[in-house]
This record gives sequence, C-alpha cells and structure tokens, in this order.
Amino acid sequence: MARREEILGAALQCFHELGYEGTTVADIKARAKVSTGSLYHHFTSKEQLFAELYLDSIRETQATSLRALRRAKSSEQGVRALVASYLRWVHREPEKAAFLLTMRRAEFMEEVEEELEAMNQELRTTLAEWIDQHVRTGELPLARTDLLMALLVGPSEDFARRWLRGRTTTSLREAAELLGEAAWNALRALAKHSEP
Amino acid sequence: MARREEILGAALQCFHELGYEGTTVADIKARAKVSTGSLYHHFTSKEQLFAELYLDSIRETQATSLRALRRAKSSEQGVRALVASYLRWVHREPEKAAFLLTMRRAEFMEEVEEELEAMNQELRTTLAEWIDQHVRTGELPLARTDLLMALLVGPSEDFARRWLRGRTTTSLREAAELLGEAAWNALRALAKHSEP
Amino acid sequence: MARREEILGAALQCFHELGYEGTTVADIKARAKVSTGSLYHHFTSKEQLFAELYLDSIRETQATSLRALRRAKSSEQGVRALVASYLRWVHREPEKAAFLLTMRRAEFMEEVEEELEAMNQELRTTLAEWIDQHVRTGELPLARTDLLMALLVGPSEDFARRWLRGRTTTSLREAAELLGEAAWNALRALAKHSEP
Amino acid sequence: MARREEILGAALQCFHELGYEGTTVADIKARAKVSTGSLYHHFTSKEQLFAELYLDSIRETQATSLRALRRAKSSEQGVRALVASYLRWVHREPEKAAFLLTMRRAEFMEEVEEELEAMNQELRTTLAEWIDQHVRTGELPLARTDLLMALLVGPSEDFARRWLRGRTTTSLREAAELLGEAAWNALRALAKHSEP
DNA sequence: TATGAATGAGTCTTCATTCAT
DNA sequence: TATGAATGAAGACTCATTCAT
Repeated sequence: MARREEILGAALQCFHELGYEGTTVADIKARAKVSTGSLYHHFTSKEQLFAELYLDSIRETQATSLRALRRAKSSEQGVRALVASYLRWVHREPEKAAFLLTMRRAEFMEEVEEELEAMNQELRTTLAEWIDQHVRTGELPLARTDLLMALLVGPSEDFARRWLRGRTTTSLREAAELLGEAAWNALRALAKHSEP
Repeated sequence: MARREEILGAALQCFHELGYEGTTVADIKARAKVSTGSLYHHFTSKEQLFAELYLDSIRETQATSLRALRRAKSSEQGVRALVASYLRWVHREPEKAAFLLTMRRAEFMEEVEEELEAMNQELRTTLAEWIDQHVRTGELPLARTDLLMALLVGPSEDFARRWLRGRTTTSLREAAELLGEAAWNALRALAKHSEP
Repeated sequence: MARREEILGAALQCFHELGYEGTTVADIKARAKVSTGSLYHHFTSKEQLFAELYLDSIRETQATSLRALRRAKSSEQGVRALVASYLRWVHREPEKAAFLLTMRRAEFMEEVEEELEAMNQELRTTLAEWIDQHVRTGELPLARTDLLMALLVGPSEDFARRWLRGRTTTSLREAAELLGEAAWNALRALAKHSEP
Repeated sequence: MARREEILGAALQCFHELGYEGTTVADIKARAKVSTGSLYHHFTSKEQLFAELYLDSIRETQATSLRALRRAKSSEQGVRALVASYLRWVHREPEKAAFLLTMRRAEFMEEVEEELEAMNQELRTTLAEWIDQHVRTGELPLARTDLLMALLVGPSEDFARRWLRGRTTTSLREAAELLGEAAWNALRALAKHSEP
C-alpha cells in the first residue's frame, strides 16, 4: 500500500520534471527508494504507471469541474465556479496540475483510451447541456464552442502555468475572482456578437 | 544547402510529434532521407539541431509580436495587434507554432541560454515600456502583469492549440477579431479594478 | 504431499514445452496454482526441481529396459522386448518420455551426476553382459556398439517422437511389433557382416 | 560481410551448446568479438539470428536429401543414397547438424513459418512421389509413412548424435554403408508385411 | 505450511555518435 | 560531402530467490 503510493508520487514528480521519455525507471526508483523488482511488482510497466497517473489526474480535474457546474444556479455562477474550482484544484494538487499542463498524451495511452473517452464524454455532455440551457436564454454564445472554451479556459490555464513556475505575484484566490469575472464578461460579449 | 533545410524540416516535425527525447536521430534520418554521416556533417548533435529550431521559432514569434507592438498607435490597437499577429503567425507556420506550444524547454538549452535571454529581454523591455506608457493613462492595469498576460495570451494560445489539432470550426481570422476584442475589454476592466 | 506432486506435474509440462531456460518459476507457479513461498517450501530451487524430474524419468526408462532384458530368454526375445517395453513406457508416461526426448542435459546436472552415472553404469553393464553373451553365439554383432545401438534404439525413438507430436497413424502396439522385428533382423544382418 | 559471417558462426556454436534461451547475446558477442551495436546492425534480434541459422540448416539438409533422391535410379539406390547423403552432410557441417539435432523449434519461428512450410512441402511432395512410384512395384511398404520414416531416418540420426558427441568407433563412411543396407532391408521387409 | 512483497543481478535492445572509405 | 559499419553506454524489463508475516 504505502510502497505503491510512494512510487506513484515519485513518478508524478519525475514525469512532470523530465517528461515521459525523459524520465528513466531508474529515476523513479531512486526518488521512491525502491528496488527494481518492487517497482515492477506493483506496476507492470513504465507506461502503465504513467497511464494510472494520467487517468487519476484527469479524473480529478474533471470531477472538480462537474461538481462546480452542477451546483451552479445561474450561468454567471457556473462560469465563475468553473474558473474558481479549477484554480483551487491547482492549489490543492500542484503536482498533478503541472503534470497535466506539461504532459503530452502519448499514443500508447490508447490502451486506456476507452476510460478516457468515457470520462471526456461525460464532461462534454454535461457541459453541452449546461451551455445549451443558457444559450436558449441568450446568456451564452451560440455554436462557438472553440472560442467559448478558449475564453473560459485559456486565461486560467495560462495563469496556472505561470503560478506553478513561481512567476506570479497575484494570489490564486484573487486570480480566481478576477479571471472568473473576466471570463463571464467575455462570454456575455461573445453572446451579443452571435445574435442574429 | 537544400540538405540542411530538409533535415531541419524533418526534425521539426519529428520533435513536434514525438517530443525531444521521443525522437531518435534515426527518425530524423528516415524522414529527411539522409544518411547518418550526412546528418552529422551538417549538425554536430541532436541537441544542436533542436536548439536551432527552438531559437528560430522563438525568434519568429517574438519578432512578430515586436513588430505588432511597434506599429500600434494606441493601447487598443496594440492589444488587438498582438493577438492578431500571433494567430497570423500560427497560420503561416503551423509546425513551428505546434513545436513551441508542445515543447518543453530542456535543460541542455542552457548552452544557448544567452541568446534566448537576450531575446526575451528585448521583448520584455519593449512590452514593459509599452505597458507603462498606457498604465500612465489608466488604460491598462497597474502591476498585475501575471493576470494581464494570462488574459492577453491565454485565449489565443488555447485557441491555437485547438486549431492545430483540428478541433475548431471558427476561422483563425474571425478568432483573431473576436479574441482581440475580448482581450482589450478584459484588460480595460482589469484596469478599473486596479484603480485606487 | 499433494502439493508437491502438483508442482512436479506442472514443472514437467513446463520444462517439456518450454525447455529448462525457457520455463520460469512463475510459469510453474501459475500452472500448479501455488504461491512463491509454497513452491520454495517444497523445492529449494528450479535446478533441484528439474533434477528430480530428470532423474525420475531416467530411472523409469532404465528400469523398464532392465526388466525387459532380464526376463528375456533368447537374444531375439531380448531385442523385441527392449523395443516393446520402451514404446509401452512412452504410452504410459507420454509427458516424461517427451521430457527426456527433448531435454538437453544441463551442465548443472553435474551435482546429481553421481547418481546418474551409477544408473547409467548399471544399464550399460547389464546390456554389455547380455550382448557379450549373444555375441559369443554369433547372434549379435561384434564390437559395433554404436551401430548396434543406433539400429536398436533409433527407430523406436524416432517413432516415439512422431507419435508424441501426433504425427502417426500406426498404433504404438503395432509399431512395437514391426519395429521389434526390424531391429532383430537388422542386428542379425550386422552380425553377419562382422564375421571374419 | 566478414562480420556477418563471424556472428553467424559464433551464434551457431552458442545456440548448439547452450540452447536458444540458454545463450545470451553477450555470449555471441564475446565469441564473435563484436560490439553490441555491430551485432544489431547486422541482425535485428536474437530471434532473427536464430531463425536465419535454422532456415539455413534446414535448407541444406533438405537440399542434400532432394539431390540424393533425384539422382537415384532405383528404390534401393534411393534409400542408400538418402542415408549416405545425410551422414555425409553431418560430416561436412557438424555444427549445423548438431544444431538441428538438439534444437527445439521455437514458437516464435512462426514468423518464417511460410518459408519453412514451403520447404517441407517440397521435400514431402518429392518423397511422396518417389515412394508412390516404388510402392506400385511392391518394393516399398504401403501407407506406413510413420514406420517407414522411423526406419529410414531413425538409425542415421541416432548414429549422428553419437558421432557428434564423440561416442562412436565406427567411421561415418562405414556407418553410411551398413545403415544404408539395414534401412533398405528393413523397408523391403516392411513392404512384405503390407502385402494383402 | 502458506502468502506475496521485496531484492538486484542479468537480459535484450536502443541510440547518439564516431570513423573508415 | 556522402555513406553505412562500428561502438558502447544506458534503458526497460525479467526472474530466481529471500524474507517478513
């Protein structure tokens, strides 16, 4: 039990710092202070270890987003909550956040593609429903998902990247507040443009 | 001459698709249809090849940004121009854009760190001067560079990522227009918040 | 007790199918449905397990041959009995037969070399005495043990190999009859050649 | 060129002495005095190296048998020629002979299965035609291929095994003569039994 | 007796780079 | 300039065996 967690933690850091190809099984062993055999007793391969971390991280952020979305009573609340909950998760799990933000999804992940797809599907569906609901009232823009997502997600992710690299002065709390408001304004404005 | 360019092109694609550690010299050789000896005749190492591409790409985006900034007569024009020129560059050089967007800067890059630093310095200085100039008039927010950059750059980069993966329906032209406007509004609003 | 036998049985099959180096302790564990600890409780090493099987199998064939030889009243009966008893044993213990027929005797077997040597010695002595006895009467060839053995043993072993692979149509019983006769004729003819 | 042959030779000996799983790539490297890289420059894997040797050896023996068979003017000549040509090949290529005689055909060989199958097909067809031809005259036994092969091949192979291990006193030439005659007699006798 | 976690030496293979032609 | 053979350090993974419970 403990060993498994130690290995996962070590791997998370290594993958984040050095990338998938860049981290050596030896790196992970060293950081986790585990023998080769022990590592392979708990995980069948470097790939599998990576996949487990990747899925876990994705699962977490998505759960966070979904929870935020479901609680929201209005579209404004929803937008602000998405931004805020994401940045709170970054604060809580900086390593996983950094991991997801830097990691390219490798081809071999196709093995767990199913679960990934299912997870993405759930998020997308919920998001789509939620958007639809507010598009009908004219509060959110019509059929511009790409721009909508860029405005909703882009600034938070960019800020998170800077924060994780220690290149920020503003706190995450404050950023959440201000970026949430900015997102809401941007989406409202976009909605206006999309009117007939 | 031609050989050199072919190799650079092949390497750019490989690095983008497979990452630095993920691409082997053999991959590059195969794509460029070049023999080992020939490749090493033109470039001294895989690292050097990577560094050259990295510097070139950075140089290009930065030049693009600087030009946009220098031409701008007002802060609004400046903001819109930054967004638009970036997306135009992405359109012109999708491979280099994808390369920069996905590539982690490796440690060994420290060898060319000097040049990189110089380039960054120039951009940062110009940007800072430009911001200062407009901060004084109250048009741009005070001392919140992190949020400012997130709002200025985040959406465009996020959109570029989606576009490069073929996940967009909106054209880059239109996106430039709308994201430029959104950025300008966001920054103006941020400036209000920063007032006393 | 039962456990021990299960392990031996599983190991026999594994060694036969995969060879000594080719079978892993994990293979044996899986086939015998036994845990690592349990397996090592019963046997001290993979080598020992192999040696036990090897010795058992050799002991069995040799006992079979010796019995056949001792019962024979004439040289013809002896030759036919050797062939028949060998093929009967193959029928009774196909796995052990296959094991011996495919297995290369590893160097580490030198540890049990003594017992092996003793066993071989007994067989050789008995065989030599028996041959001598019939060489004196001119029924068996003189001083051509190599050819004699080839004619006596070669066809039966070749047929056994084919039978074990399921590549035969003739039954073992019939084969015993016909190959026994063939061996006897061949040896008699060889004896003629060896006459002055 | 030279390098390639050296590696093949070294591998042949290693595989024969230690078995497929038993020989280490390091063993081969050491014997051939070649670096890892060089070995893998010429062969893509240990498997491939093995397969090449296996196919080569099979090709050789089969070619030998086919030539012998085609030249034969009578069934007696054919039988004697098969035995003699096989033993001559053993004399000429003791290493390859030993290799084939001890080597189990691994599962992974399925990759070259096609060529193997084609080769076996040719031999089998030619042999079948040849047998048929002489079965019609009553010189060879009817529909007892398994026994026929055992009597034809068994003694020669057994003798070859002994000769290769240095356990013989009779020369291969003499053995060929006597085993050829024995085979011919055995087959003729078998034919009698098969008569109506 | 049984279990399964832990160990680390050893195996196959990859890959950047050098060198002779 | 071009070619491809040669090199060897380093990487992922396997496996027999030991040990704590």
